[in-house]
Amino acid sequence: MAARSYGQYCGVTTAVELIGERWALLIVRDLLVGPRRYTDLKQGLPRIPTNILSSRLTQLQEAGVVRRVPMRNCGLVYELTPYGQALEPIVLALGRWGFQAMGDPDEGDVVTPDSLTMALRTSFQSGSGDRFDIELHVGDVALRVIVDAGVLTVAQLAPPAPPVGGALPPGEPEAVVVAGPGIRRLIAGAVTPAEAIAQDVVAVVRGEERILDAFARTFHIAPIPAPAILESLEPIGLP
Amino acid sequence: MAARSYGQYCGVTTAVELIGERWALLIVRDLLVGPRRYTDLKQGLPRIPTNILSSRLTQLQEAGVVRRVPMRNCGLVYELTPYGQALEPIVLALGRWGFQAMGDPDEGDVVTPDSLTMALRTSFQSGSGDRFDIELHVGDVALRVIVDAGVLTVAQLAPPAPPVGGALPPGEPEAVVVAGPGIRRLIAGAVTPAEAIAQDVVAVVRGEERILDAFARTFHIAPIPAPAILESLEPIGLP
DNA sequence: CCGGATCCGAATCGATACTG
DNA sequence: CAGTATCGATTCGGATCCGG
Repeated sequence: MAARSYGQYCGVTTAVELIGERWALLIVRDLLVGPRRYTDLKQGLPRIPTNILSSRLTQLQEAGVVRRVPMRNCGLVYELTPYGQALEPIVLALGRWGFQAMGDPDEGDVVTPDSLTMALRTSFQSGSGDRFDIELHVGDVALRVIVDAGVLTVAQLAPPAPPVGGALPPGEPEAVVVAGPGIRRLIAGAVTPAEAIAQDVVAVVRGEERILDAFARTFHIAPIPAPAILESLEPIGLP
Repeated sequence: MAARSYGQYCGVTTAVELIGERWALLIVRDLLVGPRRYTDLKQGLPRIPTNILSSRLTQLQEAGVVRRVPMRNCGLVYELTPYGQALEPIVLALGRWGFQAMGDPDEGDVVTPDSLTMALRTSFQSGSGDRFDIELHVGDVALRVIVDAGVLTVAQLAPPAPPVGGALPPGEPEAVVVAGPGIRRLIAGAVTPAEAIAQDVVAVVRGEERILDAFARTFHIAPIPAPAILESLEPIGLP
């Protein structure tokens, strides 16, 4: 038994030993968007020390979560193995859970292309039946967000450079939406689309403002219900 | 922004800041079984330093995940808030995921009542339609495991002392099953119930051996499929 | 620029002892 | 029972450096 092991024969313990160390799950979060180079990961996690990134990538490889793939004439990329891909529903659920505890951003907090992409996946409701194609700006991040037939597609536009995220879909977006981090309140249902515009949480700088109705229906996180079960629960193991 | 913050405005980041520190999620795992006293938690996590347990409980309270409830004439218990309860599907999914990477136990690894209880919840397939009532022993841990009408009920029998986990169901179990940690192979489908008996992974010390068929159907974790999608994936963000 | 490796002070963790 | 206090061992964070 390793010195730093939790010392239990248990699936949760094993999982936490594989991906529970600091920064590890955030690396996985970014890799869930797509394969990334060492430098991409460093940019997507601005506060990670370079030795920690290096060390985590090694550990995640040993754990069978990540794989290192040399590219023809352009360096190498890290990508998730199928086992690592299986973390997607867990990371999305964690994002939904953490979202509920998110307040306003602290001074210096950033939004990255990968974190925003995963945030959209986190809050995506495929059943809304809506259909749209917009360009979404939050801070410096610009994404093309397309919802069609219950499928969400996100392409990263900037920064820094031209189209990232595969082939840019043809045509123009129906609307260009600029939001601050307060867009969180719209997704949480704390404001209606009309209120969000009035309060400058979101602005539709090109296209019809009604697009926000579809957006709010499609990206919505319902608050965790408070079942008040625990109030009446009798403690266990007491005489 | 706190010094140790990840510096991102993101749900996943927030979640990891709340429950990502060492030992935190294992405390949550045990509390998902039921309210626990400080000493219960310490016993359920034999390798946790007492100052870390103390510190985590404080942080989890500040995060709104855990609540401290004074009990009438018998100390106090920690229990999950509704927000903490919402972690249940995430912890179960993590347990399923980690299970796939679990090999044989290391020297000194233990199985605790709470970890085994959660492991059963992790692998429970409510759709199997089976119905049974057994006493399950793994190492020192003894549980009464009842499956009926698609509902799993687990009561902790020992150790250390008499009935824990609410009122002990009346009547006798249909079977008493004694297993080693190798029961994992049965749950993973690596052995059939008959093979599990032959290989001494599991013994039915009282009752019919066929009960293991129902057990194996009811507690089964299918391996993560390897879609081999990633093999052909083109890296993103490269010219 | 890419993909790290090295070094060092700061913060956290782990083990043990001790207390109301 | 429910924790504090202390202190050495590890890990983390920040900066710098280096070969391609």
